[in-house]
Amino acid sequence: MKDGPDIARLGSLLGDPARANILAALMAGRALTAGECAAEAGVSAPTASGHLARLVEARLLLVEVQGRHRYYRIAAPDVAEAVEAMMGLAARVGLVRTRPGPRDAAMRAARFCYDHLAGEAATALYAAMVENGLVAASAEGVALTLRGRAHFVAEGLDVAALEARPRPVCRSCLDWSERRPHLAGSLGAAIAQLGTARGWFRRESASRAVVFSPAGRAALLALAIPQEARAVQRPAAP
Amino acid sequence: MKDGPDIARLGSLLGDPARANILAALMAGRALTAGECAAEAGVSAPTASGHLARLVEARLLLVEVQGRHRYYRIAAPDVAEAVEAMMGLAARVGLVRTRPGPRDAAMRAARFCYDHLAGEAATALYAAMVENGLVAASAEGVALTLRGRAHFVAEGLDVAALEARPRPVCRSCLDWSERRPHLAGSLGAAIAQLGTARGWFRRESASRAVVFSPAGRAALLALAIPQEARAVQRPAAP
DNA sequence: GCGACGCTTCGGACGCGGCCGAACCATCGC
DNA sequence: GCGATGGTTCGGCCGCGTCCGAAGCGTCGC
Repeated sequence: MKDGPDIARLGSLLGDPARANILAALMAGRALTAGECAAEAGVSAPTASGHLARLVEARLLLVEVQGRHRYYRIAAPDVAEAVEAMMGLAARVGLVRTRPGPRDAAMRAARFCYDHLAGEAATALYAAMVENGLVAASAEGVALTLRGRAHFVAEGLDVAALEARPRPVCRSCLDWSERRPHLAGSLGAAIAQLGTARGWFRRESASRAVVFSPAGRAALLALAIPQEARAVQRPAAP
Repeated sequence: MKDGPDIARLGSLLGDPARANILAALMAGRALTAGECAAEAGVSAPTASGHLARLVEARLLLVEVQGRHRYYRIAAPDVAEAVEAMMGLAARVGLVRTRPGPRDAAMRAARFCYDHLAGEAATALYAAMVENGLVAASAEGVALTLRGRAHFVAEGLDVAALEARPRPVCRSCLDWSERRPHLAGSLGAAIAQLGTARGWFRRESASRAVVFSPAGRAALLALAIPQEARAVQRPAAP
């Protein structure tokens, strides 16, 4: 045989649709009960239980017992990273599931992707941010512009704190439902936090779906409008 | 079902030992004939042929016909990245093959991992950089210290340019042969470029292996020694 | 040309692994 | 305590996918 890590064992672990569904559901970062995992994966409870046990044994997942519930979650960031890498690759080479229909309309509209926003609202926000010169997308990746930096500082974000962390401030993340990029990185996470704190939206309990408040969606999208332009637009609005 | 990329298809593609062996063999960057792939994978020619066809159809591999030979190679860098991510994860969670012997000594000593250095020399460099306070490793990740920043500027690296790019400057990347981290990120790439430009080492043609010049290895490792300490050490050397 | 070689396609056998129903165990509410 | 609920273990069924031998197709050497 060969030296090196047993990529095949890991691959076959991720290669089962039921397990992949479970992993994808847990990618949102929150813990799910065994029953919820079974529902996500579309298999019976016993089947899901077996899969979960294998994933835990492989140290990809962690269990936390709470009363008669068992909460499963991704064991470590590098697990999420590897799954994310595979998702990106799968999307690029065109390995997309056959029925990409809107299983859950709310999920397609807006959801959490790990710690930042995804879905239609998020891709629209990203496009508007690029359009308005707040972030610059290049072949290298995506970066905050000087204009964008000043804008988000004025919006109350501690951009300097974000820049001090090793995590990239801006990253584009391919949206699976939209097939267009949305904003990830620490800025993406900060925006998700900001919107939650200001009551624009909240996370649907035990799900990744995002529920907007009446004015929340507009408030979020307005984040992509620079102050000077907004001063002009505001009086124009009804 | 769900929306999103078909991570399960991709996973099951990588989840077969024969295919994983082929991928791992091709990770070295050079193209292999179908027969060589079969030998690497330890299966018969017909079996390997089937696997190769599936990998090509999934766009993970490319074929190049040359006379009566067929050369297969990794289709794109992101395929290698995903495989590398899986190798790192598999190594961390302890999924290692039974016989981890050094199949290719040169590859274990030093190689390119995407655009930065990996292998024994790279992990030693990383350890020394942490030891000497040039980079700081924390739970959050790894970051360049003020001291390290000044050091690399003095070494001739345009650190400000690296910081301006969206890509993280420092990232730790788990080395699959060493099981210890080495430096990735734009700084890791810049160091690899620097060493190549200064003739410390060069990339083995059509492979990921690194060939050091006579004094190259020492010169590379000296990069982790801060200037003030080096002034003391130099006269002490023979 | 003809054989040798490299590779692929075809057909059939085998085995691993996923799946569920039923039974079993643990915890919660009352 | 007692049912109800959530989760896991067991047993058996079934199907997909891997594997190889044999045969077919193309290319190279002489």
